[in-house]
Amino acid sequence: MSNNNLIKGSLQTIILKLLEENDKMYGYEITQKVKELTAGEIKITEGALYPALHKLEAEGLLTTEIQQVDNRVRKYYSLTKSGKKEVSSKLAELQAFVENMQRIINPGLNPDLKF
Amino acid sequence: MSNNNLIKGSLQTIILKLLEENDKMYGYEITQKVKELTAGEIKITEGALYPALHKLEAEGLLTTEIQQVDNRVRKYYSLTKSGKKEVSSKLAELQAFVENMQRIINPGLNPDLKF
DNA sequence: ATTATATACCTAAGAATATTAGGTAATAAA
DNA sequence: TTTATTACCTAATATTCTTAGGTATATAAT
Repeated sequence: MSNNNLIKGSLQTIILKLLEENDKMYGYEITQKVKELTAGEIKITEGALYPALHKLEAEGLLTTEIQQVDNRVRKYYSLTKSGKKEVSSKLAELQAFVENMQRIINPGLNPDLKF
Repeated sequence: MSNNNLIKGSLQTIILKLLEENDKMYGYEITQKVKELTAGEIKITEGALYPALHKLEAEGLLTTEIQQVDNRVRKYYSLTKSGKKEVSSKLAELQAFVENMQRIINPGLNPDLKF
């Protein structure tokens, strides 16, 4: 990623969630989508993204399919069945994390907060 | 930390914020406070905590003072002047992180969300 | 014509941060 | 007397990231 050094561990969540919504994406597309959605605040570096994609594929959460566009190769990723299950799990973890940080930082406030 | 694998990078923020509220804490106390505030969901491991405290001290954000309680030694940490400044900076980073994750996960929703 | 920017994939070295698994030592409870 | 709690610590390993490269095509700018 970049700049924001809090984001360790959330890259997988981002990838899985985007693929849930978009069905089929290639690496470069993911970096652009995240930049767009966060107004340039989060820039996923390729040195983080590609190893993460390869790991998720190796774990059986993603499958790939190569497409030829003009003379360029695109590697499209999509969720497997277990990948789809993992999305909700990761989102629940993220929500729990945020709620716990709220409890630590604003003790006695914000009883609920949803993604 | 423990269990929740999203929390990479937030330990410093937790430490600094707790010291802002409590003025003076020792390591073990911090682990217990976090466990209490999060109903046992976040357990800070000592292997993460002590190196983090030492690093913050080396960076000049914390100072220490040893106290003898019974026959035991307690090492109290408190914020330095630059440590106090760093608290708001870390909290702003955390808020930005959460807002950006909201934008990615709930595009078009939740325009604001405060800590 | 050439250089820079964008698209599109990738890896390797190093830093940062965490987990796991120890060690030391006192006190208090079973 | 053994276990649990308090209280500090470190070292090996794992994970995840940044930084800094490399390859290659297409397109826009000088």
